[in-house]
Amino acid sequence: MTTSEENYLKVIYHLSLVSPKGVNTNAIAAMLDTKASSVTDMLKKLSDKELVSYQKYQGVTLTEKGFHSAKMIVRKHRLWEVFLVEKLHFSWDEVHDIAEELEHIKSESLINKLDSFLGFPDFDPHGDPIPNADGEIKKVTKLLLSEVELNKEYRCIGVKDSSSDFLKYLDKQKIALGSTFVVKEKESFDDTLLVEVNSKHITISNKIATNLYVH
Amino acid sequence: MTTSEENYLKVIYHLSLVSPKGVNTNAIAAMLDTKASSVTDMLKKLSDKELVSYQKYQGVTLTEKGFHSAKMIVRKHRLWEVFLVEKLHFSWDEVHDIAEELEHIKSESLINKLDSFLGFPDFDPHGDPIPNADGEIKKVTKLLLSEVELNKEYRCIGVKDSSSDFLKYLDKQKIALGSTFVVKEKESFDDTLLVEVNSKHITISNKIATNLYVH
DNA sequence: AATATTTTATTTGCTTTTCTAAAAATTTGT
DNA sequence: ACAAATTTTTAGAAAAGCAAATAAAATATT
Repeated sequence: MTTSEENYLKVIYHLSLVSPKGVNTNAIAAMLDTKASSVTDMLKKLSDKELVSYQKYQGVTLTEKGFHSAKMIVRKHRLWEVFLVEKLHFSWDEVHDIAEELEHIKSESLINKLDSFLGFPDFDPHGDPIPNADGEIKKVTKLLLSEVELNKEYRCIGVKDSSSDFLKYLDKQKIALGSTFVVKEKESFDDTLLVEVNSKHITISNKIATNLYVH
Repeated sequence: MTTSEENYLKVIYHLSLVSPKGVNTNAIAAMLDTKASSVTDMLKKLSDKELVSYQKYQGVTLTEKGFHSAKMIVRKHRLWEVFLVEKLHFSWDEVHDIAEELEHIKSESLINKLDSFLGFPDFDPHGDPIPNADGEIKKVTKLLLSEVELNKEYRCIGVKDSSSDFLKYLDKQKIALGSTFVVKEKESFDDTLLVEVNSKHITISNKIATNLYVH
């Protein structure tokens, strides 16, 4: 499979999770920063290879085979992200683009040895689950920080928004994967939270709280 | 720079070490398993980018800029090989093809952090020197095992032949980078050596001995 | 030394892959 | 049903490659 095909599959996979009955050509084009006409071309090619089922004008879905391939690409991407953050000490917001390249390295033994080297992690540094070698995905009930009960302890397991700005804000506040939160007070007027993080009290806006997953 | 351009540069670099006055089109084609006509095309392109100096029918040499780029590619390749062998426990003979892909990942901070993670190694698992971030290369006087004095201790620092068969033979004999050798006897008839390796005595043929670098 | 032959390198024309702009076709929303 | 939005088709671009024809250089022969 070419790098380009893999990128299409991965994007279709992510979009399928939101619109399982069929992914639009334009949505794919927007994600890949390309043109709808290019997408149509590629969909035909992927359809010929039986990785997607595609009828023109009707959107596209992954076949069983395509779904598995997509999960393997996601697996590689997320394992490399763990490597970059945990071993090479990159910060959250720097790893995506590099992992985007690394995910296309073609070697099954490489990725399985990397998995083992990293201790078979279940989640990546953004809190997203890492499919195992068989494509199975661990599910965890994720709560938004904005939804939790007062005075209970929660652990940060990921982010909803993974934009660079947001991740940089978190770094500045010393909030990382695994940070523990206890919400002490909730301001009913604007839903601002008073939160204890790393044994310090900080104020967290509703916008931030609706983008942090905890458990 | 594209992957293809990088591969050409790297091959020209390696061939330059042997024929510094100009590398042949056909030699490049043979190394890259492609056709001479494709090479001519690419040489024009690299020449336009001032990475090589090229006059038709006269062979090609690297410019200062091309030489530096080539060393950076070699640097990446060899650092990834160290990673694969030391951290992921691949064997000598398995790493080349994977490193061939990894060397094209474009991120300077990635490779410098990897270098640091690996402890700034000077040599790769085959004993070849790793250029540092400035392109400087550590030189070591390499001796062939066939040339050493009797009853002196030497350490294995690399191989001359890096074919899969030879590397597998070494694995079987438990000879690795860093193994210490003491040549006890040399059979004058066929130059077979009686060598103490890892405190065991083994017989090593002249063919093997002329492909092992020691120091 | 001059010519013929072989080897090496380049040019030409064409293929495949991915992408694009513009035109045409289809579906959707009101 | 018709305008708007979406999608596909068409025609053509750039990158990398190849086969066959041609050109230049190197080597052998007389």
